[in-house]
Parts: sequence; C-alpha cells; structure tokens
Amino acid sequence: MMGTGTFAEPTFEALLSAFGGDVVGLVTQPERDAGSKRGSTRQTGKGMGTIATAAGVAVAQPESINTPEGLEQLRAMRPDLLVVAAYGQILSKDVLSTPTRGTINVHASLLPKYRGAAPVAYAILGGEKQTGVTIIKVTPGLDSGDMILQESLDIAPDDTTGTLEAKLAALGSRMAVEAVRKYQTGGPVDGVKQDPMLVTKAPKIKKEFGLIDWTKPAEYISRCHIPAMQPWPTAYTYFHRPDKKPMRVIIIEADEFPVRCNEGFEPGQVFKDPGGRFATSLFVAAGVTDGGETRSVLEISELQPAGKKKMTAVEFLRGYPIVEGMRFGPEVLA
RNA sequence: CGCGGCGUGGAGCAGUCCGGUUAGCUCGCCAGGCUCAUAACCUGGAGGUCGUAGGUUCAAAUCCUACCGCCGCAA
Repeated sequence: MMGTGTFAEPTFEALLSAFGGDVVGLVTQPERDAGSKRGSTRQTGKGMGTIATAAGVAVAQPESINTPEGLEQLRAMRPDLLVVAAYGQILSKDVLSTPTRGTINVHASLLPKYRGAAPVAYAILGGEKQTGVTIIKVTPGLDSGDMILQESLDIAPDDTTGTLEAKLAALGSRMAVEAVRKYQTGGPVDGVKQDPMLVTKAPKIKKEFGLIDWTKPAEYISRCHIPAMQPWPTAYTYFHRPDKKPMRVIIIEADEFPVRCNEGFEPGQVFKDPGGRFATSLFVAAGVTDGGETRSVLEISELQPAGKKKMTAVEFLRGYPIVEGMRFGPEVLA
C-alpha cells in the first residue's frame, strides 16, 4: 500500500482487514514537522503511520520514492501488487516495475475527467452533479492507465471538498478491495482504455485559488468556489472599511440571493438588506450574469474574520455595522 | 527563536497610536408598557477582575516588561 492522508486511510484500513498479513508494507509521506505547536490536531487524521504500526506492518517514509534510497525501501518489502491512493508523487518506471503484478491507483474522479492531484475540488468547481472513484492501472503517464473499476456518486448540494472526499474515500476503499481480489485469482486483469477526447485535468490547488473573484456570478461563488475550497485553502476575501486596514475574511457559507441589484453597485460592495430593515444578513454585489443590467447578489450567512472564530453574519454585523464605502475585494483595491 | 491578528458584562465590536470625569455601540437576557399580534416599537433594570502578573505615573483598558490563552498564514 502506498498513500497519504485522510483519503488513503480508509483504503488502507480496508485492505488490512480484508487481506491482513498479505499487506507487506506501507509507503507514506514523511511526518509533517512543527506540528507540535498546535496545528497537528487539525486536518490530520489518525495518521497512516499509526495505523500501520498498530497492525504491525512495515513503514517506509522516503522523502522521494524515486530516489535510490526510496526504491530500496520499496524493494525490501517484496510487493506483488502496489495499491496507490493519494500518495502525491509521480512514480518512476523503476518504482512501477518493482511489484510483480503491477500497480493500481484509487483515483477520486470519473476518469478520464479530472486527472491529477485535486480531482474532488475540481469536480465541485466545475459544477458537476456527479463524481466517483476509478481504479486504474498505473502507467508512466499521469492518471492515464486503463480503468479496472469505476463507480459514480451524486454530489450533494451542501458537499464541500472535505465532505465529498470522505464519501469518495469510503467508496474507494471498497473498490480497492474488490480490485485486489481480481488480482488474487491469479489471472490477468482487464482494463478499459480512457477516451483521450474526454480528458480534463485537475492540477494541484494553490492557496491563491481561494481568493474570491466578486465579478463572478453569485451562483458560481456560492455553489462552486466556496465549497470547493473547503476545508483548504478556504474561500477568502478582504474586508475594506473607510480609514481601516483591510481585514482578511474567510467566507464559510453563502447563497445566491433571489433578488438582484442594479449596475450601480461595484462587485464586492456590501449593502443592507434590500427588502427589510433588519440587519440580519450580509449582502454582497457579485457578477453580472446574462449580460443584463443587474448584478447577482450573494447572501453571506457564515464567515470568519482573521484572528477570530467563525461567526454568523448576524454576529458579524453587530460588531461591524454597515457603512458607506464598505466592500469586499482583493487585498489591494484597484 | 518562521510571519501576523486577537483577548473589554452572555454574543459580536468600539475605545488603546495622542494616559484623565459615569468604559460606549449593536444584540441577547429580566421587568413593565403599547398592540389582535410580532423577530416590530417604547420605558426601566441586572450583568464588567478591560486575559494574568509586575512596572512607570497624581492618574492605566490606554505606556513598558514577562507570562497565559484563542485564531489565521506559512510549512
């Protein structure tokens, strides 16, 4: 088994319980240091290494699996079949030739769509209604091997990358066991080729991707961008007030508001409840959609200012009453 | 010694740079009033060691020092 993080853990545990002693070893990323201060309890799960140790399975944590040292550690395990899930490194030919029966990968998308490191986030960002898990044979190309198994899964309206990934990890763990069973019978395992015309890519997410573009339609921001960035890097923006420094704010939850505002509003401009006198919601002007005269409106319900805990829009407004000239935007306004 | 924000009644904030009268605002809570009625409106009320400890000063939420705690970023 080779993998890292919360996506790989269910698969690893499933393989252990299904095949027990036949699991000869684990290769995972080196421990993240500096976690002793605090962060360590946050987004890490149980830890692959911990699971392996508890099960009495050998662990290797090379900086890179493609170096002679990394290769050496893998060879020492004498694997028949290598199962990869979210390992995060491209595997060299030497690595792929080590297991006698080959290498398979648990990939969290309906290949050939969303090849790459962040398939779950891109599926949400792309507004997909469904995604899934594909088990493929690993070849030197990036997620381009033949498909052995594929199952789809509906994306719920309130799914974020975090929640969806957890569902896919569970699905993937069952499929991984099924795929390994195919190999256990001893015969050759067939795969289906990927259609090159349908390939799309899902490259690694960078933190800057989290910055909200207020010229985009409200529906895109609320349905695709914000959930795709949870739990990392989070959808953020900067809160600008007259005579105050811009304040970084993470938007946790927002929805498109059914009412629109006119072109006079700037993208990112904050304004009061257009229908009533209650300061119960935070409304922000977003992008123009169908080329019309009006702008879509985003209603923010939950957010988190830098250095604060997350709070509802109502709480936020008590401390930061809406005044003229208040708006969201990039750190430095045009 | 990685960078930065924060700690003020139950909640969210202002005030701190440029010390000085009753520590203010938007809510919540309690009591009463108005109303067919209300998350509306009016009146009154309770509730604060201004994170902790020390220092400077006639005087500290405010300046200095140390410490504790919470959070974001970077890894």
